[in-house]
Amino acid sequence: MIRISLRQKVINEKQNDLCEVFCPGSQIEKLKEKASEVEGLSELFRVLGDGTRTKILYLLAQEKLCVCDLAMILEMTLPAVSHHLRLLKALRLVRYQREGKMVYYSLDDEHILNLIREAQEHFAEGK
Amino acid sequence: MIRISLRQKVINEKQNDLCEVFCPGSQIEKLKEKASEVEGLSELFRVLGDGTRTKILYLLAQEKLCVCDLAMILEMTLPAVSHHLRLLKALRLVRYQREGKMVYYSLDDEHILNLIREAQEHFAEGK
DNA sequence: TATACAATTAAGCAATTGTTTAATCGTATT
DNA sequence: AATACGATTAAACAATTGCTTAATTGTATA
Repeated sequence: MIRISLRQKVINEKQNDLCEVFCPGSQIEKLKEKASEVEGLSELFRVLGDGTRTKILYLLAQEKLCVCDLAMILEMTLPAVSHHLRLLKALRLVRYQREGKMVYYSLDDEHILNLIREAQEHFAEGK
Repeated sequence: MIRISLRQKVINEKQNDLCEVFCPGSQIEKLKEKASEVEGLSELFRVLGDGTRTKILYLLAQEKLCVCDLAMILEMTLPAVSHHLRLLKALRLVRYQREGKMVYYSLDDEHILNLIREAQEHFAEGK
């Protein structure tokens, strides 16, 4: 709630369909800065926003698995799993090591588990 | 890594394009159960997977704001913001109260802030 | 060296998502 | 009662996402 302290009408040229509340411009600016603090975070959340990827990360937190194992557990095709792993690799969330014909993946970030636990607590509270 | 303990070939009728590794079926089942533990979590992460929504939640953690305020701060149209709030409302992440013509929104879940902080730590480590 | 197989990549597709504009609803003010 | 305005809803659209099939790469084995 941005309260009226200065009676300075905000003239928003670009979007003139906004409300006509009098706001001190500095407040807006301050909150714009605040908002920018979480700018890049959604990239990480977006990765976890897919059920398959959350499962993959959770499984890799238990033990290292090859693409084939994951495909079997998740009941998906290899290319589909590989596609997700590619994304997780790009974000440095998993690491991989080739062993012969197989490629084994494992978790490369402990924060992920904390995030998952925190989300579980959210649901545990009957929300 | 699902190691070979029993030499029992897994016959996967549905997906016969998987690898031909010998796995004990019980292992697969155990990990399938594990994976199901995080089944519903991605719904919450998906919400945070959008930059606008993360910002909204973070802003509402600071102070309560009306839709108009949010639109100004985020430099978006009212319907766009309203649309996101509708989603957040449905998931009980924000609460709202009407005050005259304005509707003020505020955060309704402290876990969200923990999730955001945890994500910030992830990036703080130079990942 | 030829074959087999795990994994990846490429191309195409259906489904979903976020935004826009326009119309409608709800409350306050004149 | 009529008007104004903040907020919501509806419909339409462009962009993105996740999956599929097919082709390719890399490694081991016969």
